[in-house]
Amino acid sequence: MSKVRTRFAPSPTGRMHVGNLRSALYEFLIAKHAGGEFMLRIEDTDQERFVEGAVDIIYRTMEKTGLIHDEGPDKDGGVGPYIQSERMKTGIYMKYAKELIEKGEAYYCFCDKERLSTLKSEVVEGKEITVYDKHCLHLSKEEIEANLAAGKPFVIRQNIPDEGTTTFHDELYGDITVDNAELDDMILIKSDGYPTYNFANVVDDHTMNITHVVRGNEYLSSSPKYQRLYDAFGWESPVYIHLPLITDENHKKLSKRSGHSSFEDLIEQGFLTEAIVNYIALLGWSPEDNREIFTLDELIRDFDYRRISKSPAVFDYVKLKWMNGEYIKAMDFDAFYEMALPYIREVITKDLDLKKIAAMVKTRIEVFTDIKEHIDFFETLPEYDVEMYTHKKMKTNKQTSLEVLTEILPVLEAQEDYSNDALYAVLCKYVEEKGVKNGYVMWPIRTAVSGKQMTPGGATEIMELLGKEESLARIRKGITLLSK
RNA sequence: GGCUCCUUGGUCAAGCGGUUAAGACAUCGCCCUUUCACGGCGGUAACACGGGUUCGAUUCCCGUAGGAGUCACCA
Repeated sequence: MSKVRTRFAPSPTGRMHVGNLRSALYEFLIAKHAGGEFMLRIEDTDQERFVEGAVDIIYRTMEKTGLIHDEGPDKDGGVGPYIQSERMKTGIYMKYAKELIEKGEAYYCFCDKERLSTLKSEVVEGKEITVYDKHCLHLSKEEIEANLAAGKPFVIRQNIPDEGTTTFHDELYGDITVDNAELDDMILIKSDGYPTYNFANVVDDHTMNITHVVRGNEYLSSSPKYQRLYDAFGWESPVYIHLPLITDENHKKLSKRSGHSSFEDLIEQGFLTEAIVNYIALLGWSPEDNREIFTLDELIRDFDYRRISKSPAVFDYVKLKWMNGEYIKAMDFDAFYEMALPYIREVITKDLDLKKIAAMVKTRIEVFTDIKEHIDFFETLPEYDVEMYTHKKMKTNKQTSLEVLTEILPVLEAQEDYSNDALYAVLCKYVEEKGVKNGYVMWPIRTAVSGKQMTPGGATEIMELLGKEESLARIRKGITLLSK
């Protein structure tokens, strides 16, 4: 058996959709698990949709996620060009299209938009559905020659018989058979001379020796047409693996509207690359054991494509966040600090110990963008409601808080050492003398010093960071508020 | 609407004829605690429905229902 070769064939139309990224990941994993090769091909046959810079996004994302291709536009493996617009210049698509015409499997079509619009059509769910009537199939050789000679625009269509059925085999879904009458005579070559995706894809996969065609489920229903193309050429069919769809919470195909449909969206929202890759690997695939945290290498080792599921999977943002939190907790502190720093600096301009702040926040966040809301009070004491001093479990209320703060203020004024340990010792001593619970004292202090219901770190940790002067100022403010 | 695919808790999912139907996220409760979080322990919660096949169906077959995808000179 020949070496497994898969390919990722994105269109440069913008950001990297997570569905595409998962396809790339699975294509990569299938190849690498088998010791095969993974190729990158750029499908830019639609000049209208081409987005400047989109090719760079593809390269960048592939590199960042570790999906390193063995061959591609930047790594010649001998079957290039790897960009379809460049491939077109070699005349390859027209050559093969003409071969099909010779065989009667395709034909020239000169119908213009006007004629096409007169065809019988039906509107279903806002979409207009027309079936081509094979009008140009019946053109005589002379008519075709004349039209061509006159420079009349044309497309080349696949000729699919009205009778019979077509069957193709998918590794996951098994044999799928459809009536040929259901298949439209799709366009192979557009009037601008570019091939359509449908045609270029088949020609390229074959001429670039792709053994496993791995792609999204949305291609399942057009696969019979591709199969007919392979058959018409007399080419051996590749192994087909159609991947289950990734949907939003409404079970619809994940779209831009969801706000987190692309890799770049997720990065902006504070997710780690490794967590994203790990999570999407598990959307539609599961390992033999119960493990959920995987490095890319571990995925390569364990990825058995026969365990890919057939039903669509909902993209669960909440679970992704959980997984990202796991990755953050497991991160080396220095690496974490480096990544967290920009987010910390966004809110903290004062001269505070940012490392300590980072450490406080590390086990409390799921995404980096969470940092801000955890630490903003360090910068400025927020306006807060005095009702916050009342806490049932701590057995505190405004009255007891005022008392505690008033009593503790001189102690804290006299205190020189504002380290966490020293402050904690001092407060504990007070707690003991007073014969109350820890929280009875800690709660009002923490509240005064933070102005928040919840904070990373306790009262003394916050005071250590804030320093004596600021801590005392905030406690005095608390006393003033409580005295009103 | 035609065609195709799919159907285990709210979500991801294990299961591949006989199980008390795993696990994870979420949710709820308890413990820990200098608040919250982390961590620990525990709880609630599922085989869409109807027929077969079989000694026995979540598992195999056929229907029904529901959902999704697709039906472009887009990929």
